[in-house]
Amino acid sequence: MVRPQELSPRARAKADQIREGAQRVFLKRGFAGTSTDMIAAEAGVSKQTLYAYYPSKETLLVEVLRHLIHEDPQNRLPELEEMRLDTQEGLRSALDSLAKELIARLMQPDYLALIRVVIAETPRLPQVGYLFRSAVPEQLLGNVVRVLNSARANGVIGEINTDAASRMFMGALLTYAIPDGLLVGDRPPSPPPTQRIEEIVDLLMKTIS
Amino acid sequence: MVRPQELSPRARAKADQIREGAQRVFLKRGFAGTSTDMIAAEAGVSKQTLYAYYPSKETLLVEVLRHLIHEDPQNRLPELEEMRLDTQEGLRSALDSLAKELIARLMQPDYLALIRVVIAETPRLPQVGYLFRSAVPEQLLGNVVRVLNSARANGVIGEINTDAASRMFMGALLTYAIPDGLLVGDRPPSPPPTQRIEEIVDLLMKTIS
DNA sequence: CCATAATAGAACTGTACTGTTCAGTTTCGC
DNA sequence: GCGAAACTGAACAGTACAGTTCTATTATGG
Repeated sequence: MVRPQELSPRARAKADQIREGAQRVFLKRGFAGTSTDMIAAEAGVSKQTLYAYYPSKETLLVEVLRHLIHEDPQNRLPELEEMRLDTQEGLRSALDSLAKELIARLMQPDYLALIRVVIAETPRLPQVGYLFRSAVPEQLLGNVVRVLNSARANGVIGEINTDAASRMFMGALLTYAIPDGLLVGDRPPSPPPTQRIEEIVDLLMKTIS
Repeated sequence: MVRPQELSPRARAKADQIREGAQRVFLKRGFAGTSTDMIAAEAGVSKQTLYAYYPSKETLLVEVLRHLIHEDPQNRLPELEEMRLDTQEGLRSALDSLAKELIARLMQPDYLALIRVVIAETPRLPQVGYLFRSAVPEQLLGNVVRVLNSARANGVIGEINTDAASRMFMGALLTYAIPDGLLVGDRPPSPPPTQRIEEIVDLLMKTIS
């Protein structure tokens, strides 16, 4: 069922076209709110073709989410390779830009829609929950822990619990993203002003120094 | 539509009976996964009676959520009145028990189910999102801010940004509750060991001292 | 004990949706 | 250009479900 290597380029393109159409509708209306007729229309494809590529609406949702989570470059986690973590100011600036980048992505309507669908469908499709969990929160936390460990190894910060500190940092951002993004249904999400984010970074720096 | 004051005790009881049955089914199967036949059967009531009290399935969901969020004593936020916030140890113990209490409630299957339904239905029923937001995260954050402000006024902690500190505290707990609760669909949620929670409290104490 | 209101049970309407099928058309490799 | 494969559009089968309506039964209050 649409494993890349076993498809001709033409078939690959059709499968992508269908998946992209499905993605637009799923993210706008959720799984239950989307019919296969809508998907076919949005993808510009007949329902017969849709079912030739994907055996069910559920499979199609899993493919959409798998692609969004694992392959869509727009959802790639911010990279931190080039950061200079050998001074306090380098670390602060790394955390600051990471936080701002994260909030910006997290509060995109499409990303919030993805999270909503994942959370809503996890009881029925547990694999979707694991997929998302291993691709996003675990990677993010791991990244921050690595940054802090590296700064600690460089003697930039004290001997603190880097796991707990990472959770405080990431979690504080969630306290903005959840109420002002996920729990707002009739207006666009309202990201916090950069000053709020800088307060978090400041306090974290104070914590770990 | 079931405003308490305009109902006889008998009618009030029936309305509650229906709402309680609906709650069980909605929390177990979500909104889309629940039929009005299921609700009527679960509540031990005919569909005719159901529609005599609630004009639609959607209304019934809103009533269920409103009750869970605003009136169900099981979902009341932990109280902090009696805490002694005039010493470091008092503050630590207050934060410690608050965190443990919160994690325990947050990771109950029924509470996770409530959150899932709220998040899933917020785009279609924005009032549900606002209801939850104002009843839970805002209250919780406000409570923690008040605790910290009071401790700061008592000279127990330094001149720190109590809003940012509260967000770090609450948020860190979310980094456990979301991946190990909301994003797990086929197993019971796995709360973190108390040691993890104490690490958060320790680091927060370090931050604010 | 009776008149009235509340409820049960069950059938029914209309709609919407998933997945299939079929007849005809387009596209592609060669 | 031709034969095969891919595709369209539309209809269709089967199911599920929200909400209504009917008739019969049960509880309630005076």
